[in-house]
Amino acid sequence: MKRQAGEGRGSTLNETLCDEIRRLLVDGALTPGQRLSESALSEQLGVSRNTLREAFRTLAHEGLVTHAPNRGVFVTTPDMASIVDIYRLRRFIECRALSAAWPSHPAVREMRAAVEEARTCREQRNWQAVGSANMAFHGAIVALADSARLDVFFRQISAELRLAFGLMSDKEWLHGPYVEMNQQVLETFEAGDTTAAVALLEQYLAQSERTVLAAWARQAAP
Amino acid sequence: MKRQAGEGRGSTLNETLCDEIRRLLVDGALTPGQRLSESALSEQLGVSRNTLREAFRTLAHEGLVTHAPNRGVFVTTPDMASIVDIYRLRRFIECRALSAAWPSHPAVREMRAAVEEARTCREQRNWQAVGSANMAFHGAIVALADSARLDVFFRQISAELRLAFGLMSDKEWLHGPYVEMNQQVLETFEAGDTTAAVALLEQYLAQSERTVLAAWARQAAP
DNA sequence: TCGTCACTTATTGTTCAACAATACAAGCGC
DNA sequence: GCGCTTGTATTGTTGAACAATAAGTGACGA
Repeated sequence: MKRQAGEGRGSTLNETLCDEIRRLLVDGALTPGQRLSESALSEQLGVSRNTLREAFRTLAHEGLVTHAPNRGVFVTTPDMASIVDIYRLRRFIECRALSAAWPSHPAVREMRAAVEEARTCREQRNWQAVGSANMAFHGAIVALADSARLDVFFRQISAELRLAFGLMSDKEWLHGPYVEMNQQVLETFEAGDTTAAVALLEQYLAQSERTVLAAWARQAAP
Repeated sequence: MKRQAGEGRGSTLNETLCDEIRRLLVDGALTPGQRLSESALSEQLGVSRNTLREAFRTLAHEGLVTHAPNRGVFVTTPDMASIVDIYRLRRFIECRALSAAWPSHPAVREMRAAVEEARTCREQRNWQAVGSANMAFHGAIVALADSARLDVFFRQISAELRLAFGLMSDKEWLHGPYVEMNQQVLETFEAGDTTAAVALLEQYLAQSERTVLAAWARQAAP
C-alpha cells in the first residue's frame, strides 16, 4: 500500500517511543528475560502508561518483547528453537531471493554499500556497527525479491536475531569473520556465477548458525 | 518462543477485541477505505477508547487497518501492487514449502481435512466458508516448512488478501473452482510426484491472481 | 467568480487518576 | 513439609480531560 488514505508524516510520539525502545533492546541496555514494569518504564521515558502500552503492543507483535497477560511485558528471551527457526527462515528466504535475482537489480548497489560500510567499521573495531552493516547486506539480498512485505518481515526477524546476539560477549568473533564472507558472496554473484554465490551464502548461514548456537549454549549452561 | 516467561492463558479483552474486529473485517461488515472513528467504534463495541487504540496498533501492524497520524484509522484498501506482492510471496513461500516437504509430514493431514471441509461447504453453497477452507489448505502447505514464524506471517498475508476478496461480489466464482484444484494438488503430492504437484500449485496461484486482479480492476474502474 | 486567509469545529494524541482483576509472596494452620 | 488463606503490588480497563492537528466554513479581496 503506497499512500493509503493520507498517511501524513507526523512525529506521533508513539513512533518515536517504539524506536527508542527498539534501540534500547538492540543496544543491550535491556537484557533478555528482564521484566519491563509499566509504571517504572513509563516514568523513566517520560510518557504515560497508556502510551507505553500502545508501544508494547507494536513491539510484542514484532517479537521483541513478550506479553504475558496479567503478568507483564518481558524482553524476549531467544531460545534455541527460535534461533533454529530464524536461521531456517533465513536460508529459505535469502538463498531463494539470491538465486532468482536479476543481476543488475538496484539492491545490488545496497549490497555493495553494506560491504564497504562493514569494512570501514571493522577497521575502527566497532563491532556493533559491523553487525548492523552485515544485517544491512542481508536485508539487501532479501530486497532482491522485490517484495515490500518480505522486506518488513525480514527486518523483524533481524531485530529478533540481534536480541540473541546481545546474549554474547565476544562481538568480534560474532561479526568479524562475516565481512569477508559477505564480500565473497557479492563478488561471486557479480561475476555471474549465481549458483556458486548461493552455495557460499548457504555456507555462511550454516556457520553463523553454529556460532550463535554454540555461544547460546555456552551462556545458557550455568 | 514456546512458553516465554509464563504466557498465561487469560482472555484479556484486548485479544477478544482484536478477534472481533478481524471478524468484522473479513466478513465484510467494514468496507475497505472506511474510516473507523475511535469514539463511535469504541461505543459500538462497548470498550474504552484506550483499549480500542491498543487493538488498532495490533491490527495496523497486521496490515488490516491503516493508521494515518492525526487523521484516523482506515480499513486498508488493497491496491493492485498489494495483490501482486501478496501473490508473488505466496508463490515464493508455498511452492518452495511444498517442494521441500517431507511426504508424511503431519500437516498433510491438515491439508486433507481442509479439502474435505471445502467440499462439504461447497455443497451447502456457503462460499465464505469455502474460502476459509481453501485458505486453511494453503496454510497447511506453509506449515510443511516447519517454521512457526513463517506460519504467522502467512496468516497475516491471508487476512490481508481476504480484505481484497471482500471487494468482489461473485463469491462462487472466486472460491468455487479452487476446491478441485486443491484436491488435485493434494492427490498428486500424495502420489509422490512432488514436482508435478508444485507445478499444479503454481498454476493454481497464477489463475487465482488473474481472477482477483481482473475483479479488482472491474470494480475499481468507475 | 475564484482563490486565499483566518476561524471554527470535530477528531485524534496524550495524560491522569481511579478501580477491578489477577498473580505472586508471605504467613498460617495442619 | 504441604496446602490454604490473606495481602499486596502490578496489570487490565475505564472515563474524563486537555493539547495538537486536520478538515470544513465563511469572509475578504482581486
